[in-house]
Amino acid sequence: MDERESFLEESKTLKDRRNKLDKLVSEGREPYKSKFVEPDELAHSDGLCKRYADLGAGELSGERVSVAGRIMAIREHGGATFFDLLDSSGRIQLLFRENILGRDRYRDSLNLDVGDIVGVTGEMMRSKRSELTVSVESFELLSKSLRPLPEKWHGLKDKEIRYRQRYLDLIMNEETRSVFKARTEIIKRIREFLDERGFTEVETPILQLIPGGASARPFVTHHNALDIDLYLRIAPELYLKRMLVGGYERVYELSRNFRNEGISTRHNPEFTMLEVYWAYADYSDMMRLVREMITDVVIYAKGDSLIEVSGEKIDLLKPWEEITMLESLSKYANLELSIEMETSELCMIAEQNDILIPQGAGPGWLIAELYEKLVEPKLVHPTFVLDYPEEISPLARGKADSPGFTERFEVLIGGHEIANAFSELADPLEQRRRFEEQLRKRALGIEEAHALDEDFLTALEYGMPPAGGLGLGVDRLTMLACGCASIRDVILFPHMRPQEGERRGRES
RNA sequence: GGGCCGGUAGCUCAGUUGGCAGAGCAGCGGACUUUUAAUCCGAAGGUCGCAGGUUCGAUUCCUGCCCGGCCUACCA
Repeated sequence: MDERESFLEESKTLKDRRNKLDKLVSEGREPYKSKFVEPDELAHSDGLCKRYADLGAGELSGERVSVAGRIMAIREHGGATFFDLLDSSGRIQLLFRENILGRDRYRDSLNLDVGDIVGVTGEMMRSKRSELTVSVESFELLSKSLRPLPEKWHGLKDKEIRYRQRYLDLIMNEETRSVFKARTEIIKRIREFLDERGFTEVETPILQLIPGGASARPFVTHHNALDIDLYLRIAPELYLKRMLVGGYERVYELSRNFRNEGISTRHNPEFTMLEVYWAYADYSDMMRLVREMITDVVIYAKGDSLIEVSGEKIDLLKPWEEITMLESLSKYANLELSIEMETSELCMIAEQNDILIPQGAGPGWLIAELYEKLVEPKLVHPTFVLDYPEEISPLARGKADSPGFTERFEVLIGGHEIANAFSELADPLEQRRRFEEQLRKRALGIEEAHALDEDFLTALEYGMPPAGGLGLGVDRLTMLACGCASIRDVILFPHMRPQEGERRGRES
């Protein structure tokens, strides 16, 4: 049996395509060509639109171009046929005519299908109905498509297919293409923004012996040669701080992080986080930096400073609010709390608000939990929430004038955490005490508590300069900029439960 | 993990108070040399998510399972 036969099933549409393919092969025509013209000689639809903007309806340009792409529509009119061609820059119309191509080649062109990838050469013209068109003089089938594309008018709507077969989503939905274009622009602009300010991009380990820098459960893997378990990083933080010890003053990493936790509209097991460390700066410097960066990046990617979150319009150029966590609880939840309150009293308030209290929860944890539940969703306009409890901030510098709190803030936009930053804790003895506190939580069964990283403490003992650090969720920033409700809309290949058959394919 | 909603032709969707499964588009055959959701004529196309149960008969009712979406909980 021909090996090409084994993978396509019985559907009639698929059989028709297979028959066309077989016919091409039997006639000695290669349905998968190696090359059309020199790639640099290919014109693109957006460039042609600009170049021939002045061409009038019905006019010929007298100039020859070559374009290549996927056939998206075919409109046949006897001796003339229109095709819509999609390339990476957009769409352009092709016109195939029998009197230009000759009878045989014109007949060949009618065997092309929607979905096929073709290269054509011809004269640029504008049709009577004012559509910029390539009047095809020669063409080649470059890749035969064996599967029908989704419907041309309604497109591809099924979210499951859009996520599982993103290539189809990209072919069919201009909106999807523009979201991922924006994502690329955002990441590019983040680099430019930081590079312009003297920051250096580095790459630190993804495989870590001790997964540190955040509170989360890690993925575990195994190194065979060393015969040790390693963890996929949950954050690059502790390595970037080692860079500060090593003498880097401004450093950042665009870090793919992995967290072995739930999947939701705001959580993907792997996600992209920017982390920035700035020596001799503190959290107030980081506030300025992150506000400027978010505003700059969104304007660059989107063209303006206006974003929309669940129907609410937000102008990033308007002043951002600043409020401490305790003040916010007073203002938005009418709760007057303090870190000196008895744990039992705070527990009672938490329980009244349907918060499940784990063993070992102290006042700081309870206050932060109440804040997250009662205040966060209300912070739609960009807001800096300042002064997080030390209990939930084991890597942040304590706040001198308010014991129990740290010099830490988060940026809330549209009710979601976009960034998290603090003045870094540089004191190795205090850091050890904080780690030991985390170990006590671990002993109580809280898996997400930080692990003690002895090598990191050693680095701190050599001396780390005072510094501000920042983490920013790149996926969430993209969601904000593009108005996407789900993180899956901004990740090219979001994680999905495998379908029946996917595993089998992998094992065979 | 819990709740709600969904899975019917390649795609977008109807439908069956339990009795031969429907449309549009795509595809196939035909007509048509400036259309752009082209138009016109013709013939096709289905494991109704999967597995059980009830029934003379299940795509429809019941149970379980799989997959997805939204909300919710944990987390960023």
